[in-house]
Amino acid sequence: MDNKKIEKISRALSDTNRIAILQQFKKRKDCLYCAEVNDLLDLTQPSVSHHLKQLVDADLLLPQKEGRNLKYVLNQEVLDEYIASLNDLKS
Amino acid sequence: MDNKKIEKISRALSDTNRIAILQQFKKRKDCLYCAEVNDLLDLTQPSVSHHLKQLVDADLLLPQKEGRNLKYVLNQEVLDEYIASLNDLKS
DNA sequence: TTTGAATATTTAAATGTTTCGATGTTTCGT
DNA sequence: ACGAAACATCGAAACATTTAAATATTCAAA
Repeated sequence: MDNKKIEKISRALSDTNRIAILQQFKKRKDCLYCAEVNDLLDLTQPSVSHHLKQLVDADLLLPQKEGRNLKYVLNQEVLDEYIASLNDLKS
Repeated sequence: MDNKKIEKISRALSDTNRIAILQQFKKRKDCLYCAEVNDLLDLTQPSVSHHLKQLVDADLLLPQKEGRNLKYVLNQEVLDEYIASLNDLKS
């Protein structure tokens, strides 16, 4: 994983709202609906949409349309690659 | 590690200059001098000082004064805690 | 003890991020 | 087809970050 990608993922993770979103994947089943995120965060719908976009743009979340609903899945592979890059910093 | 701490470390990692600093620890011995970082990055001294401060404030780097020089050591424990928090996101 | 080298701080400009209200788009029910 | 629900986008305000020039601090060495 190159440094630009590490930067992008780190930036996506640098907000407690987005961290809270990612943590919901453990509590619920393995997918999360957009509407559930709106309930979770104390923010307006456009703000939530913005945060989800950051996570999707960083490839941490994979969006799947289901009619007019939107379902997200955690991209474990990218998360693992990111973690591997961090582990690689250690000597 | 609480979410505020994860946010802070993520933000410290969300810049390619700071990522490059951390990567130098593998290439050199296990410590890095401030002056070496000035040579490494194509930035003015105050900018480098700013980036090093971000890493120190996030506890990723431990500063040690040596006369008028400043030596940094990578804080592997905090890095490990951060990685553990990320691993914890996985289901 | 003065000088100079190494690092930090301050200030300010440019740019990026977060948030919300308003509005737009898509798609499901009726 | 129409209205409403779910989500996205736009525009703007508030705030944070990045960077450099100027200046300050700290400390070793002469």
